Amino acid sequence: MARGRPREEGIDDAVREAVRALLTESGYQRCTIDAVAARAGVGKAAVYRRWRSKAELVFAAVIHPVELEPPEDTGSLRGDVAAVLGVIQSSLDGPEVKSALPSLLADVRADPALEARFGEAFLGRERGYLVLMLERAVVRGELSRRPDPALVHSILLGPVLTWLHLFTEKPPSGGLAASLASPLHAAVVALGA
Amino acid sequence: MARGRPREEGIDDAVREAVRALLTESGYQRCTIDAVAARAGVGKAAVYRRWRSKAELVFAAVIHPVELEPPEDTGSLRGDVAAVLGVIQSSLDGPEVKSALPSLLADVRADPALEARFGEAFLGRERGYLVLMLERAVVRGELSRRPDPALVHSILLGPVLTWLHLFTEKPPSGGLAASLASPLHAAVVALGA
Amino acid sequence: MARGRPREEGIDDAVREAVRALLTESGYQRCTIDAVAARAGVGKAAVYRRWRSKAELVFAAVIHPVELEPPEDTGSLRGDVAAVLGVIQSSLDGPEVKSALPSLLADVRADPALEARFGEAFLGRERGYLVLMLERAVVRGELSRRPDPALVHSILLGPVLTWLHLFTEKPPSGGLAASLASPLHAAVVALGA
Amino acid sequence: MARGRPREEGIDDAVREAVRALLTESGYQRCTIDAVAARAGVGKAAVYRRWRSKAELVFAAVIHPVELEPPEDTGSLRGDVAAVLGVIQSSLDGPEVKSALPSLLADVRADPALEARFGEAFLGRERGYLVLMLERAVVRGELSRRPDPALVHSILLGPVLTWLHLFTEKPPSGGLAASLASPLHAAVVALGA
DNA sequence: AGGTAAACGAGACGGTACGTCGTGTCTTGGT
DNA sequence: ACCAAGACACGACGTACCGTCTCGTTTACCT
Repeated sequence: MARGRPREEGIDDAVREAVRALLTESGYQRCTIDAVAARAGVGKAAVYRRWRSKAELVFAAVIHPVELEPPEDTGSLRGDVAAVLGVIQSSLDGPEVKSALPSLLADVRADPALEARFGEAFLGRERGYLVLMLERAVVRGELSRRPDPALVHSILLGPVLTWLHLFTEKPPSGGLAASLASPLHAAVVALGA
Repeated sequence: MARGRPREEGIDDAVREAVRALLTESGYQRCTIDAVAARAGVGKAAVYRRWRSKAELVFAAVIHPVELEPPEDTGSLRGDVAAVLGVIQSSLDGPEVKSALPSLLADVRADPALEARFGEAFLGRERGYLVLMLERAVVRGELSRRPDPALVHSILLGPVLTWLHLFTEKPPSGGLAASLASPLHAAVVALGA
Repeated sequence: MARGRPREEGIDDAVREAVRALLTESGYQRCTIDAVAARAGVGKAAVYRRWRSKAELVFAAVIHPVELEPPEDTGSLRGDVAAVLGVIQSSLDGPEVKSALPSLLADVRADPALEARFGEAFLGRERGYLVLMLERAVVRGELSRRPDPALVHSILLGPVLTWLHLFTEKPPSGGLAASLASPLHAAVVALGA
Repeated sequence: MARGRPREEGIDDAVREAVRALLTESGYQRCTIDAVAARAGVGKAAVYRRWRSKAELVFAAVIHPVELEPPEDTGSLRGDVAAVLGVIQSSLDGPEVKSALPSLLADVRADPALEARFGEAFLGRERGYLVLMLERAVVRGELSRRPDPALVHSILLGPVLTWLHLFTEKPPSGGLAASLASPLHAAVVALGA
């Protein structure tokens, strides 16, 4: 069983909340571990006891807690694609993610161990939903064969990610996910033909 | 007119080459300005005389020199899409770009002035080619109207970028650009219908 | 009266022994409270329940237990001075004292409360013996008046302390206390003339 | 010859002055490297470029600059002893030395390299003066043979050091060096008989 | 016998200083 | 005006230690 003084429960949340606040206010570079600890009313040691690096901390604070609830079966591949795009967009939008993602990805790439965890936690979950979506479409007869899920993943995730984090344009009228639904549905259909 | 000692010619190339070597060997974080200067046999001041920041330097060494020659008119939208995808992939592949891009994007995002220059130099040029491609397709009658170029841009660039810099999977057999040509052509057609 | 669980008897000694061992092996700086507790097989709280600070602990482990039994009346001031020097030397020699004393004095100086306790326990006891010694010498007629005990104290303690803890030379042949006995006896006589 | 930008001259003095001020105001523990650098208007790197550790820095700021000018030949051993005691006292008195010495000695003891430098710079210089003094006394016939200089050193330095840095009593009326001159002269005479 | 109070090992807590490193600027003497 | 070398201010990093605290458990004394 657990020996010694147990970790104080509030600290995990207080630190993650401090990270999100500082990301929004100051961006990734100014979001210092010292600043996070001070804002959370916590010692730096308590932070490093829980997360090994700034990248792990930000990952835990910004990416991990996002609940990607599996999109429902909408009854059609068209609807499923739209739903998945909505989930992807919602997981990449928001001020903290906007502030954190580019630098976070950079730090994640520099740490192989973290890269593996990130791939599983973030990409793997999404990938799973896509497989379900594609198999439903095959059963419905909308696709004659199941396309490579990774290719589909890049086709659905890529445009959203690119627009939100690389372009500076405003999202198209009608919303990004809605604007992408038709063309990307066509792309998936073409892949599964 | 130019006064004083002219800049030594070899330095620009020596520094860029040192950047590329260090990026490949050590990654962006370990690719220090001190290390670059030492490797190029050059003083730090000579580096900062040419580029204003590490991000500018890496941008100039890794992204800018890639020659994005305007894809020729292949005679069909299908062919043009494939050609553009090839150009995009070739500009994002290679060990130095792999090492540099995520951190470079992070630094670019942190500096609005650089962000503007980057957008123009990198994205703007690509965007221009897309506009030409789309207008040719309209003239040919393959599209009934010219879709939003930004949307097309995200659809063509996003999947390639995502696969090369976010996924850890190997590229699909047959090549990434080739695998994406059909579905993304369908997406563009759907947009312009 | 005493309520609750009584203190475990062995812990005091185990901790003091651990302190002495770590001082000898690693010096004062590396002699961490965590390390002491771990070595003694004891929790840190058990240490702090007994001693208020690291300085108090080291003081108790290294200085206090030295039994400074009042030097006997040897029948002459000359003999008494030699005896006192022997007691002083024995209380300042040994590997643990060598390791601990400079840092311990530094910590003691930083804590006025501890400084008072240290002065009383260490210096006061010695001072008492000196007063007795001097008064015997006055009675014997070896001194015509009793000199300032503090001055005598500095004259007898100072050279021993300096040699053992400031110099790096080996003690003089014949022993430090023996070599100092004659000159320091002369000094005391000169003071009391 | 010297390449690169030369060290800024004022920095050495500004840092040493900041150390002395902080030692007087706050003591050794609160005299942080960060605080020193901030007070001197200097970056921490500039400090570490000059001194390897806090102990080296304090040593350089407090002990080294003290000018121990060789005491003049007073014409008698009695006078020379008094003069040397005065020099010793003046080198150990003063607010910065009072604040720094115990902790400094502790840190010096923990670093063998520094211990050697300290021995040479501080003790060696004093020792040299003593040898001259003793040889003059032999020539004068005040001593029949030259005693061990180290023993004499401990007898003259020890009482002063002990009184100033171990005792809490006020110095004796008439001054510490003056009060010690007679008895310690007698001690030296006894040693050289 | 059962309750209570204090001690126990373990280890997390806030705070603080450390020494290192990277960035972008500046200052030499020399070309 | 340029060059190589390298010092500069600034500020974040991750580590370590101190002295305090909080767990769940154990051991005595006192009803």
